[in-house]
Amino acid sequence: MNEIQVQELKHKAENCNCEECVLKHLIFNYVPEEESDILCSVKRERSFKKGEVIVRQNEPIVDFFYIKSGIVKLSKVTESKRNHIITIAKPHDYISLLTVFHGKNYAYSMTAIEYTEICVFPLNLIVDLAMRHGNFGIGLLKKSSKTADDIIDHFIQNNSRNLRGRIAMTMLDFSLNIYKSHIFELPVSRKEIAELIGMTTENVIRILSEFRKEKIIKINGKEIEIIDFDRLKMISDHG
Amino acid sequence: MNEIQVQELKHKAENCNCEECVLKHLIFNYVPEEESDILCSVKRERSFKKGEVIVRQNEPIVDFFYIKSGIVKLSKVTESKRNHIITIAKPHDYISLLTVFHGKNYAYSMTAIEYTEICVFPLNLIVDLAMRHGNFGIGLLKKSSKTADDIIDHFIQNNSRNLRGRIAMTMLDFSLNIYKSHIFELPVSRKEIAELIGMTTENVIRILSEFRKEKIIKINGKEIEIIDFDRLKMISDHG
DNA sequence: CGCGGCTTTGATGTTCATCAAGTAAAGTGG
DNA sequence: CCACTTTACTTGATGAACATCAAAGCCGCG
Repeated sequence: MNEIQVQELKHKAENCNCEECVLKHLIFNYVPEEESDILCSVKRERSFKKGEVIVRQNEPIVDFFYIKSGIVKLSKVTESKRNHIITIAKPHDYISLLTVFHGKNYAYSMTAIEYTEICVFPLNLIVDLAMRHGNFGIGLLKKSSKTADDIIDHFIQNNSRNLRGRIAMTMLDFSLNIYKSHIFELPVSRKEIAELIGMTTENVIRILSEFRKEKIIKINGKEIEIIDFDRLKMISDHG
Repeated sequence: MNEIQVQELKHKAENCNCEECVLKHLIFNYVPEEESDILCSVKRERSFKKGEVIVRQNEPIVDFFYIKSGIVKLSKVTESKRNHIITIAKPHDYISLLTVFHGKNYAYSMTAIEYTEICVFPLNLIVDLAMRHGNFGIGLLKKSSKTADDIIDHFIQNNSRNLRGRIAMTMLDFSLNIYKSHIFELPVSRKEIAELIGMTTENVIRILSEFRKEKIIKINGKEIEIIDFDRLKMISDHG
């Protein structure tokens, strides 16, 4: 890279609105500023409407993704053609950490379930940076490890609950972790909830209706309002 | 570290029987020999009898483990006091990669389910090495990523099968991946199988008996012989 | 030898998936 | 913009899959 190109990149980097980006913070702490500026300037930003696919399972891995804003679902189709949602990720989650470092192809599809902005980096640049700055690699390792443990924990939590418990857990998750509000618009269909927690669509609907009749939540289409938080917590914690 | 100490360590390293160690190979490819020798010489080897606990959930993380020989179960107790087995690991699996880089305490218990030899390294030495040699960090990242994806995949596979399918899958797993033989000694109790694939002990027993009556397997206590491999595969793949 | 944990089988009831059928909502093409 | 199709949502009825409870035999261990 010649001097002029470097200057150009640095200029681009200055206009780079990445202040809130955890990835940049991660990099900043460990990598000399020149390098992180270059990374920042190489970055592409892409936006996706609700429902648009960001990457498709089995496509070759070329990019490293980072959610700047929005909500994304990570899903996988098994040989038996059933679709499974692995997790629902919010901004600053490192969902792309899951397969990118060991596989050739994406193991999961990523789909925007709300309007979503993604930062895209060529994966080899990220790897190269981690090679040359061990600190950064350790940072990625930590994030990756945390992401995986959270997903595993979710599976265990889910599997040890009956259907009412699962729905309660899911509603609490949306309320507390994703929207941080007792009233929110479900970004997913009933069918997708079923795919996330391993039950049938009919039963998702049935149990949401039960909760409505029991005055635990209010339902208005996709809008959910949690009325009896304690009750919901009790059902989630079991039983 | 003075010159004499380094010499001593190098000497120890030469007596270090790590030729088959994937970890060492991983390190060798990326780290100058002096360093890997030091690591090797710092290593402690410990052996565990069947049933002995290697590390306990919630204990503070100090060491990095590597299975040299034997079989180990990774398990976790939830708040509801139920025990869940996350995975069963064989030699050269990087099970300890799961939490060690982001948590303060072990998220899972590790228990030897056969006579097991473990190589133990101080975690901070591993981290230090990864800091200074990005390649090694990337290697860990790849292994960690693979381990997590495998576990996630196992959960999905498991959850999309009925009980007969789960038992069939588990028997095939022991046969093909762990013992590489159509006849083997189960290293786990029926109860532990139940904890691994999320069903009751009674049903594990019941379905194993069914398979016996249907002449798919022979059972002699803990000894399992697979007779009708194709049938078992069919049940696993569904039916 | 007796106690606790593991194994086994049977009986019973609950939970949940499946099937069916209908309404509502949302996209599609003329 | 309206008929048409498709997809999402909803409720009920039914049966199958599975957990739970109970009882008894077995084995290892102090």
